[in-house]
Amino acid sequence: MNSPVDVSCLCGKCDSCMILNHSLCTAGSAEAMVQLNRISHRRTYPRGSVIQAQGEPVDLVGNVVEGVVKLSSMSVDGDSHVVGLLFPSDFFGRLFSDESRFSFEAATDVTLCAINRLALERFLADHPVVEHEMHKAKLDELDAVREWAAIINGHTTMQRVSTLIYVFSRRSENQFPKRGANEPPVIHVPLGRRDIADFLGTTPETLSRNIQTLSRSGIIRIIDSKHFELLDVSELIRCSGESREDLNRISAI
Amino acid sequence: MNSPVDVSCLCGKCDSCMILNHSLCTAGSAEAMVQLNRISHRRTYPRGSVIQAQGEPVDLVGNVVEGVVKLSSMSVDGDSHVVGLLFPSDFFGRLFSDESRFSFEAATDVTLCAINRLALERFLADHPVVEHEMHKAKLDELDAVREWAAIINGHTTMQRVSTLIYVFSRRSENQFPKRGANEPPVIHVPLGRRDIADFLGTTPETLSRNIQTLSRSGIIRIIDSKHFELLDVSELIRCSGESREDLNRISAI
DNA sequence: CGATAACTTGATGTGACTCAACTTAAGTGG
DNA sequence: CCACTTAAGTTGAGTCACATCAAGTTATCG
Repeated sequence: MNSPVDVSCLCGKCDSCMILNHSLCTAGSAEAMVQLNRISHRRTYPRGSVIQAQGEPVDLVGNVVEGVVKLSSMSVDGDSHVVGLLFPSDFFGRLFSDESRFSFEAATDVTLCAINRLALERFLADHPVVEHEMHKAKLDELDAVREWAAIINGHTTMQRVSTLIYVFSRRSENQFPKRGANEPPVIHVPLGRRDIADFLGTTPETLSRNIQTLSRSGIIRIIDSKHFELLDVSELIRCSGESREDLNRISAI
Repeated sequence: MNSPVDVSCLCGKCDSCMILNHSLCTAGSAEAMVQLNRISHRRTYPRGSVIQAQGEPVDLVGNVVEGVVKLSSMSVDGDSHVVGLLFPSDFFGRLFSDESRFSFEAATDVTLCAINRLALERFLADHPVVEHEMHKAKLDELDAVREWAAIINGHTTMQRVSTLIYVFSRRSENQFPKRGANEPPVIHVPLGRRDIADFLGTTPETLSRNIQTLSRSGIIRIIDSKHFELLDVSELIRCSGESREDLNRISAI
């Protein structure tokens, strides 16, 4: 694991714990934040562990503080599909439902700021302003998921791969700050090839070929299977087939 | 157009207009409902018309009362992708955002129960219980969209086609009630082949071939391009590759 | 250091897209 | 109401991107 992303909320009220969202800190009262902090707690999960299994009762919700959580759906015939990725500052868990339709797994070592689901629900009932902020965040998430679905749908594998690598590059941004000014930025790839492949609706083989092609074209340099150097952003964007602004919108999968 | 679905809320408070959701009627107070009814109004749109263009300011939101609305995303290079379908009782529009990231188009002749966006937002600010209900509904929708994305992803075209036809069959259920007891149910297909094709991430040609195959297998009978008879539900489910319960969950795309 | 898993590369087959012709349906104006 | 026009849908032939199968290579871990 590399230097952890600093996800602490800048408003200072909720210091290191930032349940829900940045924007939330400005919305909730100081009193509310203190109350939230009292009932939340940190938990860590090793890579590969299941935070919340599909179909099981939901008792924990919260924020990802460090690491990446993958959201996957297991079908009857055994094969699972990754339907989403949660990065630091993203909310995880399912409010207002007794069981989760997806499973949450730690794609890397993960630190969560967790809170009992029912406790948070009670809190929200008393603080409609905070629920309003969460509601807005979910609407944004819904848009992002739909936009992502549109990309997965009508594009070639190469375009999907390029798009995802771009998203990873944005998510890695403040993660390797100690690079020289004109050194190319490092992209952290938080998932294994298999998970990426089925998130993109392809196979590890095809994915690998596309990554190698990007490398041969001089767009990225492969440091190791989980770290690339980004040599040519605009070419990467061209390969993705999206406009830069669309890509930036999506970066919150 | 066939006999319209009865979407009036059974609680009786909000008579024919059912802004937001069934469940909402039980959540809001009578006074609240009266207020909502006062500021909402019906609008109709002919097939093919654009209710809300992508990127334009959002000033109307509400419920679909009759017909089907398609939610599509237009990419820079001109081709549009259908990312969702809204059926009677579904909420349309984007709250809390100045512009819409998708366009809403009438896939059939459509009747909406519309309300000024800002007016509804003000209303929700005064009625947190109602916003809570909307929030819950959006969480369900998000789950459904993710589940749908997983299906589009890892399945063959035939499986996707079968899945969608099953969804259509469920949505058509109370729509042709005058059929004899052991007459096969009629499926209403509310979209053209092109729209269906790109909702499923395929082409009209491939879609057509798959439909013809289902017909030749005796699973459906094609009445005309917008109406099928469902002859063998369990075979259709088998072709979809999903369990019946999963399919039923998805029926709210 | 050996074993197991993750990743890459190669060879081959096929599902689905593309291009193109044809058929049927839906409008439109005389 | 019917010829004409245009769009929507179906069918066919050829091609290609991608999945599959299989082998090799590099990481990871006890």
